[in-house]
Amino acid sequence: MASPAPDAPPTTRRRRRASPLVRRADLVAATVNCLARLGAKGTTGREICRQAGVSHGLLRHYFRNPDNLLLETYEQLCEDMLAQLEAAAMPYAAEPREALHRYFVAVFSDDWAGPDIIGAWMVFWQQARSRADFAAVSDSFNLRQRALLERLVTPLPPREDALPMVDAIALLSAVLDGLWIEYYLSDQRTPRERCIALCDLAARRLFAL
Amino acid sequence: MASPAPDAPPTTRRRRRASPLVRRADLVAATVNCLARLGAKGTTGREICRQAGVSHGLLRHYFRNPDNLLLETYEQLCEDMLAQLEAAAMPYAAEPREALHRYFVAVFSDDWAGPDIIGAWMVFWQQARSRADFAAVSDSFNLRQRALLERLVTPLPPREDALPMVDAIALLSAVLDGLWIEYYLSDQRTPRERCIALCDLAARRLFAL
DNA sequence: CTGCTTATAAGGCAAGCGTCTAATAAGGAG
DNA sequence: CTCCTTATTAGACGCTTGCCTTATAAGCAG
Repeated sequence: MASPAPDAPPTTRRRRRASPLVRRADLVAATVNCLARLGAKGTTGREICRQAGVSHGLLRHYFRNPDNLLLETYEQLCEDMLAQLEAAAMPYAAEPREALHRYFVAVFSDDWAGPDIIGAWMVFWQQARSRADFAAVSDSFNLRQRALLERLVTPLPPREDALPMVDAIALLSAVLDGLWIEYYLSDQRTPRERCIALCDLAARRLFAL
Repeated sequence: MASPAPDAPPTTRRRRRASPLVRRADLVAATVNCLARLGAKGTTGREICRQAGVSHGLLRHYFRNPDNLLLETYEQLCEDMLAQLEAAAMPYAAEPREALHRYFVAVFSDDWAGPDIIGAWMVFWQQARSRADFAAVSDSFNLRQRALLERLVTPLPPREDALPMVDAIALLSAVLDGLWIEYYLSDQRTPRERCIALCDLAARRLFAL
């Protein structure tokens, strides 16, 4: 047969195959994007597929349902974030003050404090309240994050005016979350540099650095 | 005509009128309830009306659309929360430490830290990112909340080891938000009493109380 | 080159949503 | 008591969603 006319309606389009791993990653990425752009309400299975440039049938081929994709996205994001935070801070583990600073910088980097990520995160938080599987991911993330922080400040010599470790970690963790949201709500009101400076300040006060 | 058979399908049900103010309040309350129970995705106009026990047509009679109702709910909630926090803390304004404590207790009371409220709040936060009207409400709330905190600690005598006021307020505000979320995610992991104790601790450290 | 596996697309279906319109009655004004 | 305003209900419409089923072709094994 002659090749079809240039823009004759082809029976199908975009049929290039991709390895399952790549496609799954594509869908996860598209999910994050959708969560950020459209919020929980706008993040439908069909919209995710649209964003990923695949037909809506494909989601079902890789995930049981849209909710399942959401959960996997959450897990993936937690894993990536923890890995990256650790990679940023651990090289300076010998110098707690510097290590914490690197940690803060990483937290407020575009990678993890971009409106995309935090927007997605808030949807996950909501899910965590009513769904056990999401709550489990949240718990695990929280535990590991605190453990990492604790490892960073452990080398500190005990000082009499320092707070009990658990309390200090809990408060620092709260400051991080609080400023994270503040930054999300308006990077004008509290710019990145100020968030990091405030974290440094809090760390100095809490650990008597 | 004879009265209709006991359970003959009445042409209509539940036609008792209510004053517009009451009905609006009903719908706002139902909205909060829905946000908490079903998240952003499940909070549809029809579901809100179902929850409020009115027909789905009524929403349109009082609000231009469901989104508008959501915004009004946000405004209402902000107003109520600020008023209640002020009422809780201001009577003790002469004693900053006690005033702050009362403030913290109020923040973590069932009224404002119940899963209902925080769940709703997170939906509002998400909206604030992409919609100017929600962002304006968020901004105003934030400003007024900080002003209130500042009024509470102003009577403190200046101490050399205290942080600059702006920094201290920003950090305390972050701690509150962070712990609020922490409490939302699991009141098991961080129970109310501990949240309040941590706030007190943070206040002591930040303001050198 | 041939044929099998399976990634991909596309369409159908029931359910739910938001919007709009029309019909009804509640409750105060006269 | 009657009438008029309007709070309230109910139904219709078009659209989108999630799920499922069927058809197609991409790319590897032989």
